[in-house]
Amino acid sequence: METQLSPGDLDPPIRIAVIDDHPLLRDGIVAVLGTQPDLELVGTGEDGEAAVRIYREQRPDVMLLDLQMPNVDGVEAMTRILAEFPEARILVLTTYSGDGRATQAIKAGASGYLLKNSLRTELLDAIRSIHRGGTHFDRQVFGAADREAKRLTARESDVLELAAAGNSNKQIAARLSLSEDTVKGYMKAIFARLGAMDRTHAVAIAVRNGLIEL
Amino acid sequence: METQLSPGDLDPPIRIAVIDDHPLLRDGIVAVLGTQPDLELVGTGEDGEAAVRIYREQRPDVMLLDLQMPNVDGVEAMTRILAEFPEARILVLTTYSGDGRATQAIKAGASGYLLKNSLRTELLDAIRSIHRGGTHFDRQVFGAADREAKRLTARESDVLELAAAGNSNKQIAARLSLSEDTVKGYMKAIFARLGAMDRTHAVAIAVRNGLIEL
DNA sequence: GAACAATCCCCTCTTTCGGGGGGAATTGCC
DNA sequence: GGCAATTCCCCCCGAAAGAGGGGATTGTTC
Repeated sequence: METQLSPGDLDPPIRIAVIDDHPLLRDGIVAVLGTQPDLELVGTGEDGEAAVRIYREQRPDVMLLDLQMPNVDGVEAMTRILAEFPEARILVLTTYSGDGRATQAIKAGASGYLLKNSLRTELLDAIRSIHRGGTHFDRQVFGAADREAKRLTARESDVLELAAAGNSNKQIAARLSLSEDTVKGYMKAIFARLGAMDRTHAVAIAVRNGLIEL
Repeated sequence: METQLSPGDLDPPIRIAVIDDHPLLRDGIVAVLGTQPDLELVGTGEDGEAAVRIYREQRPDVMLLDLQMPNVDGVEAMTRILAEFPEARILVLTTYSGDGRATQAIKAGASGYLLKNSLRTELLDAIRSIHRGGTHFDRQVFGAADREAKRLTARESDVLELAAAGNSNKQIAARLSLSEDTVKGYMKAIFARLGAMDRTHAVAIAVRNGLIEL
């Protein structure tokens, strides 16, 4: 591949890796990328481990990374990659507009955030924007602006998960070896964080935001 | 080795329509179909209305249909199509292995059920199997076997959704113009159906089984 | 027309929840 | 060092929830 040939449109292609655990969706993205002459696919994978390995081997210009994956998840993989390659440019993909991990992903250093139900033009815009050194954060994900607060501490998650399983505060206290009052304290903190009316509402919000496992 | 007319294939291609609200996934499926000479794409759409319209216009041999879609959802679209074309062969796609609508879809007359994280070979097998008049039901979707019982009536869903939104029984009663006691009666029925300990547990179970919208 | 599911209503009783206060130890970070 | 966040604990109290009964009315299905 020659160098000095052209300005503008004959730049070297943007090298891209795609990590997602859904084969069909992965193929869809690959198909979209294939229609663009300025984009080159250099690797695909289906979990966080593959993401790290592929990044090391290929050093893609942009990595598309799903958040919800088996084994090593997206946030973890991204953290590892950025620790090793701080210049890495990662575009995070997710299914839910209210995914609680969005904030984590941003803090971990993602260059962009895109919903999976985006149009192909949005995907392409996001890739090129990020490659140019910009960012691309889907409005739907952060439009609400109150997403920041929707995060739970490990202990709060424990409490809320047990509540979701049908335990009373007393039972939760017994299970976690706490006093019932302490559990109540956590519940109060959870309501405040999530803006929930009661424990039932809190579980609904937490599930919608991917904060607890059912 | 070949018969008379067509330069290549013996049988006419299987005509397929793809309905899914995620453009990227849709493109992925289309891309997979494009690699198979015996399959022909005759239409795509992103909601239940489009599904019905495309079925009427194209009469595809097999329709791939997502369950969770805006406006008219998958089950509703399928019901309408099958009412008009009882011979229609529909392969239902879904994201979650525990989707409660799976049962509804089967009852409504789906010819097959497939998880979105299937491999492309599974998708192709399912399409061909269904076209031959067979069925294809992903084991992961129906493994649990106790899904049957996990169903709510329309009114129960209304009540539980309002509960999930943080409403008290009194508030739910006001919203639905019922007495508080009636709402309590529904809650009792919901607990019994779902095997839930309390309203919080019920919401968690209902969400996991795709019985309510958050 | 009997059986059934779904829908709706009413009562009492005890437990639980959640709001309102408060404090205190530990950690990490600037 | 200071300071914020996290984790943990305690009090009171009114309102809500849930368990236990009891019904009635529609439909549909067999």
